[in-house]
Amino acid sequence: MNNKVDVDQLIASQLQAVGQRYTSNRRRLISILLRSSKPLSINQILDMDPELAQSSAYRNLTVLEEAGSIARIVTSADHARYELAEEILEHHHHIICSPCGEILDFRLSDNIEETLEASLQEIADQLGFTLDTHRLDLIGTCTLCKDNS
Amino acid sequence: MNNKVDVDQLIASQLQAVGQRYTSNRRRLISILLRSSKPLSINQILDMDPELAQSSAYRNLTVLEEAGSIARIVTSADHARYELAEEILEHHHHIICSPCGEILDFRLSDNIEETLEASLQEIADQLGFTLDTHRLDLIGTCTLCKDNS
DNA sequence: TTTGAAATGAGAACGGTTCTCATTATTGCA
DNA sequence: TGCAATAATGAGAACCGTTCTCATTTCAAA
Repeated sequence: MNNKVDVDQLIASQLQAVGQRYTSNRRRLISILLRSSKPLSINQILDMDPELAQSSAYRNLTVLEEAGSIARIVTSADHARYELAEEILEHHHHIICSPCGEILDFRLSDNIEETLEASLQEIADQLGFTLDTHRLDLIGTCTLCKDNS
Repeated sequence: MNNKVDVDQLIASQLQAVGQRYTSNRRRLISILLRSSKPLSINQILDMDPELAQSSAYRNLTVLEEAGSIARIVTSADHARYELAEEILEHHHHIICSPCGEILDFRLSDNIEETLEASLQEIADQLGFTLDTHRLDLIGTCTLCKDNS
């Protein structure tokens, strides 16, 4: 799934499944996210491709989110951030710098992840919830912000 | 920490530490959160005490958050939700119903929580982050929303 | 090509939250 | 107690990230 062609084909079919086209603006958004190793805010996205109109970018990010191609990450920081969906990036978690809002991805070891997931499923069952996914975020301060304080 | 007097004393000292008073409006907010078993949105809070002014409630919730007495939970739902800080409620996690935004608290078993925390600390160290806390959310659909769909 | 439907982009509108400021309450001090 | 000085309050305005509107452009199918 790290092959750009495969990603494009997957996203094309995800969009098709919800009756949407894989237009050039949407390709540009995906291309930006594909080039980034971390979730991006709308401003970071627009900076990386100044041709993109803000309103269209927001609309297309929403379309891509509804298609299941990207994920929107909402934190207490000003802007939401966007990254490729887990179907493309593999399941992972986020470490968030609260001073600057920066987000990095990380993965748990397989056995801890599996133990955790089994436990979470059990809890959801007890509470009568149907589980879609889970989200594990570390909140702290990155090296850069630590140095600047 | 389930004793109201103890909670009041803790919060009074938390507020004092940041140069704030424990006023009657702030007591009312704490009282509402103390009576609730789950995180509340601003509207739920105002409904529970119609004497509260919205602007003051927001301001005081911010003050209480800065004092470390309450936590603000930001999700993709419209409104943020508020609950007593972990220092009062004990460490816990959230299960979120994405259709309706409702949030319930749950706890992991001690040994899973400890294993997880050790692993997270290791990851933060590797990435050069100073860790404040972590956040584990389950995303799904509650019984009520399931029935209504 | 044509033609109908979808996508685009500029700017307006929306809405949750924060800010302003005149008024009210509280604290420290004589 | 009384009196500043300072903080809290509340109504409404402002803010700003995001969504919506609508006239224009692009696209897909035949």
